[in-house]
Formats: sequence, C-alpha cells, structure tokens
Amino acid sequence: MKRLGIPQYLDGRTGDKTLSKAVNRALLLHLLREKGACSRASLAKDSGLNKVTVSSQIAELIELGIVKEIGVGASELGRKPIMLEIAGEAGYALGLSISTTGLFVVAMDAAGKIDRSDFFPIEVHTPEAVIDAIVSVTRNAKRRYRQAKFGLFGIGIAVPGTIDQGTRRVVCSAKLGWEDVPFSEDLAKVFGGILHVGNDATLATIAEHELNAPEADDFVCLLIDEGIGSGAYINGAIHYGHNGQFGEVGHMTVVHDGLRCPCGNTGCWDLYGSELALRQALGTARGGKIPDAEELLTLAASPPDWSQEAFSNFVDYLISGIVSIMNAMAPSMLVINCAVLSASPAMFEAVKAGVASRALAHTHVCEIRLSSLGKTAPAIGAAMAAKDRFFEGLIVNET
Amino acid sequence: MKRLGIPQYLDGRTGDKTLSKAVNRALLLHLLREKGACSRASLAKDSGLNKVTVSSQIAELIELGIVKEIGVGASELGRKPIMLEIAGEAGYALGLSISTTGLFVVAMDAAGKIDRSDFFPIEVHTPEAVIDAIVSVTRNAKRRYRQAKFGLFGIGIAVPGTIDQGTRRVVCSAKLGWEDVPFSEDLAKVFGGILHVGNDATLATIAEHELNAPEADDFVCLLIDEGIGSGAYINGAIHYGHNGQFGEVGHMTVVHDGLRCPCGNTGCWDLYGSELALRQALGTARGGKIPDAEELLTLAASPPDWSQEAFSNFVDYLISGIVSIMNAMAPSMLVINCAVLSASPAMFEAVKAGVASRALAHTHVCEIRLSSLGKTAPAIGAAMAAKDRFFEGLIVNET
DNA sequence: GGCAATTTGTTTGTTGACTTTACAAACTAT
DNA sequence: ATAGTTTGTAAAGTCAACAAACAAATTGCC
Repeated sequence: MKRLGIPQYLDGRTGDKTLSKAVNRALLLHLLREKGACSRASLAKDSGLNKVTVSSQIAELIELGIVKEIGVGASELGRKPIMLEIAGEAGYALGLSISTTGLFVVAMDAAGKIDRSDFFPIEVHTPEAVIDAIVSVTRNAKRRYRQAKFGLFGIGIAVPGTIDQGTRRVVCSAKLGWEDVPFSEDLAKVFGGILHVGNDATLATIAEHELNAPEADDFVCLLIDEGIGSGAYINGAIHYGHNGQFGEVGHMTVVHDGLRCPCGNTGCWDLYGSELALRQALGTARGGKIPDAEELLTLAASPPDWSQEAFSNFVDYLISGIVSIMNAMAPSMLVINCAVLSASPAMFEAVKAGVASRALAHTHVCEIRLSSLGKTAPAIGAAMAAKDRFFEGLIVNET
Repeated sequence: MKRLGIPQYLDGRTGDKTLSKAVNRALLLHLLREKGACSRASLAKDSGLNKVTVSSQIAELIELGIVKEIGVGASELGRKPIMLEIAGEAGYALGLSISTTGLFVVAMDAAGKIDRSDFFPIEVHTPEAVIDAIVSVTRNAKRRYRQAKFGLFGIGIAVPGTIDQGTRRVVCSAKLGWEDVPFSEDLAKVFGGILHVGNDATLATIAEHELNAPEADDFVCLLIDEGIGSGAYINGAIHYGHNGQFGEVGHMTVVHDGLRCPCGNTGCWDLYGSELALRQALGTARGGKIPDAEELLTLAASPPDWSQEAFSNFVDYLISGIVSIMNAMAPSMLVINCAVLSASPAMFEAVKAGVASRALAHTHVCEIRLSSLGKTAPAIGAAMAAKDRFFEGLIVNET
C-alpha cells in the first residue's frame, strides 16, 4: 500500500507534540479506512509506528466512537488478533448532486458504505427551489440518523459550476443559469454540520479516484455529459485550483477559429466533444429531431448508417482533447465518465486506440478506463468529500 | 508572508520527535531564506515557535555553518537584536542549461546570490560531447569553490526533453536528438554531490516563480522558443508529473485536423505558436530566407508590412493555447518567457488583451507577466533546484 | 546619573508523545 | 506439558518543544 504523505490540512503548523499525534492519527485512520478490518499489531507493522503508540491512539479512537473492536481474527501461529474497524454506524454523510432535472442523493456511513441512493425530480432549478429541496432532504436524513453517535455529520453538494472555496459561493453555473449565489450561507442556517460545496466534476473525480486507483498520484477524470468537465489529483491530492476553478477543460480551444462559444472563446472542446454537441450533430445528420439523452444511448449502442459520421467526428474530437490533456498534464491514469462511451464499447476502444497513437510516448503507462459510477459519481464524491472533512476534524480538533 | 506548508520531502514519515525538529528547521530556514537578515526574536514571532526552540535550532545551524551572525541590528526600544543570515559562502551550486548551441552556466551561492554567469559554445551536441563539457565546467567550479565549507555541493542540469525522476535518465529530447540517455549515471561517476536533472521548462518555472511570485500557489510558466514547454506550481509545489513528463503543452491540439507533428499528433500548438513556426511563416511570407533567431527579434521590434500577417497569426495561436491552459488549469499567475514578446511590447499587449477577452471570467485575477530572465532562466532554475535539494538534505539528514 | 520599561536571548525545569524494555495473555506445534 | 510465537499492555526512559524566570542591553524619563 502507498505510504501516506503528511496531509495538507496539517499545513501551517509548527512541529510540536500535537503535530506528531495528528500525523500518526491521520496515518492510522488512513490505514483503517483503506485496509478494512485489521489488528493493532498489523497497524503497527504497516504504519511503522510502535505497538504502544498504536494501542494508545486506538484506545482514544475507540473512546471517541469512530473505531470499534469486532472480535478476534485468524492467525497462523500465536495469539489471535483483536480485529478493529471503522465504526460505520458512528455517523453519516449526505452527498447531493444538482442537475437541471433533479437531485441525486446518496447517504454514506462513516466507513464509506452507501446506505441509500435516491433521485428527487425537481421542476424548476432556481436557487430557491433547489435549496428548498436540499433542506427537505437534509431534514429527513437528520431524523433518520439521529440515533448515530455523530448523527448526520455532514453534507456534500456537487454543483455544475465554479465555486469559490473561500466564500463558498457559487460563482457561476452556466448549466443552471446561476450567478454568484450565496448557496452555502443559506444552507448553513438550517444545518450546522460540515457543509462542502464543490464542482461536480471535481467531486466525481474524488469518487472515481477512490474506487479506481486510490494509489494513483496523478489522476485525471473527465466528466462528459452536456458539457465537458474534469478534475485531477496532483501529487496525490485533489486539486481545486485558484478560486476553485480548475478543470474547465471543456473550454480548451480544439478548433482554431472555430464556433463561437458563449464563454467568450472560439472553438471550445465543449462545442465538439460533448454529448450536447453530439446530439445536435445527430439531429443535423438525419435532418430531423435532435435525439434526447435516452435515444442517444440507443443510437450509440447500434449506430445506424446515417449516424456514423457524427459519431466518428465525436470520437475524433474526444481524442484531440484527451491527447491535449495527456500531453499537458501527464497523468498516470485517466477515467472517463461518459454515458455514450459506456454504451458503445467499440467507440471507447476507438478512443483508446486514437489516443495511444497520437499522445506522446509516455502514454503507454497512462491507463484509460471508463467510469463504473455513471450519473451518481458527483453525489458519491460529494458524500466522500464531506466524510473526508469529518475525519480531518477528528484529527485536527480532537488533539 | 505566506505560511509554509509541511514540505513534501518530509512525507512518508511517522510523527516522532525527529519530524517535529525537521518541520521546525524547515520553517526557520524558509524564513531565513525569504526574509534575509533577521533576529532570533523575529524568527520566533514569525514562525510561531518558542524563543528557546529558535535559539537551540539556530545554534545547531550556526554549528553546521549554514547560518551566521552578522552583528547587531537596529531597534526602537530595548536590547538590540543579533542579526542572522544564511551564510552564502558556505557552499555553491552550479546550474547548467543544455541547448543545441552551447551551455549556459550559472554559479549560485547558498544564499541564492548569483556568483557568475557564463556561456560555453559547443559545436556538436552528442551526449558524449555535452557530458565532456559539463565535466570540465564542473571540475573548474569544484576547484574554484574548494575553500567553502560545503564546496560545490550540487549541480542542476536543465535538459530540453523529458526526464524520468526515478531512473534520472533522459527519456527523450527531440531538440537534441537524444533518446534514453543515462546522463546522470555518467556524471555521478565524476561528481559525488547533489545532481538534479530536470526539464528546462520545469526548471525555468522554478526560477520565474522564485523571482516573480514566490507566494503564488498556482503558477504556470510558459517557455516559448524553438518549441513550447511549460512548468507549473500546483498547491504551492513544483509539479513534475507522472514520469516527470508534465508540461508538454506544445503538443496540445489547437488546430483540428491540422499539420502532422513528428510527435504523432496533428495540429500541435508547437507547429503554430513556437518561434520556429513563426520564423518559418515569416520565411514563407517574404518568399525568401527563413530569418534566424537574431533577425526574428529585429523584425518583431518593428515589423515590416509583409510580416504583419505572420506575426498576427502567431499572436492568435498564442492566445488560443494560453486560453486553453488558463481554463484548464486556473493558475493565479502566468509568466511567459518568450524573446519575441519581450522584443515587442505591442504584441505582448495584444496577447494579454486577447486572453482577457477569451478566457473564462476568473481571468481577471490571473496576472500575465513577461519573464525578466530570458535565456538564462533554465540555468538559474537548475541552480536553485540543486540549492533547494541541499537545504532539504540539511533538514532531513542532519536530524 | 539613576530607575523604570522594553526587548533580546539564555538558563532551568516541566510536559507529553513516542520509544524501549519487560511481561502477561493466548494460541500452535511437538 | 512444554517450547515457541504472536498479540497486546505496563513501566520506565528519551527527547524536543514549551513555560517561567532571569540576565543582558538599550531607551526614555525624572
């Protein structure tokens, strides 16, 4: 297993006793979360810490209620170990993802197990309507989990737009038609716990990273639906960028002097490689109705003759953009969350082959995978982000 | 001043006493390097450490020879402080930058002051010839600085290509025509100190960051000469990328179905926005000789009519690529090292204006500057990188 | 000049988290 | 039953940071 670096949330501290303790606690919680059930002895071996240190830290974590003993385990020889585990039932996080059609909601326990997963349609997506829906969902969850030690300890919200992590306002969401919405301020009034608001692609990246390659230090995730967004782990940490605006790869120029984009630029990737662009191209190709998201997948699965060119162009533009990202950022793994590619293995293979032939040589070490999470990725990532914050709190605040 | 995060080279350690000490030493050396002369008391105030802790650490650093007392300073009231400073003369680093025409060499003392700066022309640039030249330069420097406590403690080498930071081999340099050269292995035989080999754009980025905006956490530097390379500080740390191949922005696709690039891709930015591309375009425009690097600058400074279109296209392609980088990476500052733009303030202004009008809204907070270092940036950055490694050694090894 | 106030830097002793050493408990194999 | 092994705890030791007290040096005011 990859050795944990000293986490960023411990930055800006001096080297005193509390730092030692926090670093070691972070290390132990990391191992417990990654490995699942394990004993004090194996934690000591894997962490490099002394047995005694592990025992005393674990005693405190059990006292806190976040770790529990789950009985004795097996052993080849000698005394049987007392197995430990994160106490999932200690508390719960909610992950929400806002789209134009509704709210994806995921409830996750402290151990990362998904407890439930829902979709709530909403008619209008004004900030008020969305906040109302979120408040109602939150209230229900708070009630449902009130018996847990930490109850509903946090909410993560995935927004298709840019969020200033300082003020936590939604700076802009073209998809929802929002501009400078003091989203979390309103929510903080009704929910006192952890509130993490983030870009949907960034949060989806957290989920894909956790499930696909938690050990990959340089990891990029592409979210291709109406537009194209991305997120990245860099040097082992999720990256928000200046003002939380990292990852608007949909507005990279891929066609010089190309179509005019509402963003102000011309020839943006969004206008050629997104599902929206593809649907429009398909509509033009058959000289009729633009297919909706559902029909799109049917067409992708077995493309009729008239659609071949549109699909093939789509693949071409995807390759262009992906090659740009690979060459510029040199990730060790790239995960693509795209319903069309998931529906058509042939198209995904074409993308992989195209990228392999056109990207710089190092590509042979950059694996490209399809997401297995689909539309729920941002909500799952949002819950994970809230959960991560919760554990940070256990490390930073509880000495 | 920005508070130092816990440095990455301390990752992978457990929280014991040595970590505390290392963190505090890193903090103190950081302050001493950034602030210049200062007293124990002011270090205590700025670091948040106890006076006693500062005094004992400083005593060890003075014992090591890397810090010195430089006499008493001024004070408004009370006892006058004993001023401290990094002992520059304690040791020296050499920074070298390999180009097709020769070797830029910079000698830098431990405090970061440039002691000398030279250029050694070389006729051929085979690995053997270059290594010979480097060995000779190194030998001289070693002799020159032999009286210093740490002598010539390190060398940094900037290579126009990709370097695997694990094996430290030059994976590929298109410009030099090198492939898989075990460069540092050969050098390590004749020089036992710190040997840092890196990509030229990455190392130039270190120099530009240090001198332009050391406090910028998200910083991108573009190096535009024969090709286009880049480097970036992300989350406050220079980023090498998987296999050290981050930053090949010259091979982002900016023209769909564009010119075929030797790299395997088509429509690469390199083929449209580099100085080489510009010189070729100028040659075509006047239907005659391709201008050399020197003439290029004369033309840029006062462009004749026949050259206008070529220059204007060049600016256009630069804008395209820069907008892509800004939107994808969201840096808070971008420095451009490009002789043509330095020669023509008007063109630079046109680039800035174009980017401002085409990049996403957050751009108003991303300042764009021209490099003040020019061709020596990679060599200076190489020396800085070696020097940084030296200080890391003082922190990690000397308990 | 003498004394209070202030700032710098050191001396002395305390604290706390980790480590080492020793040991008890529990288990397997012979 | 006994030896050997592994797990986990208890007691004692270590070390770097911290806190309090103090010495040294300087300014300002009477």
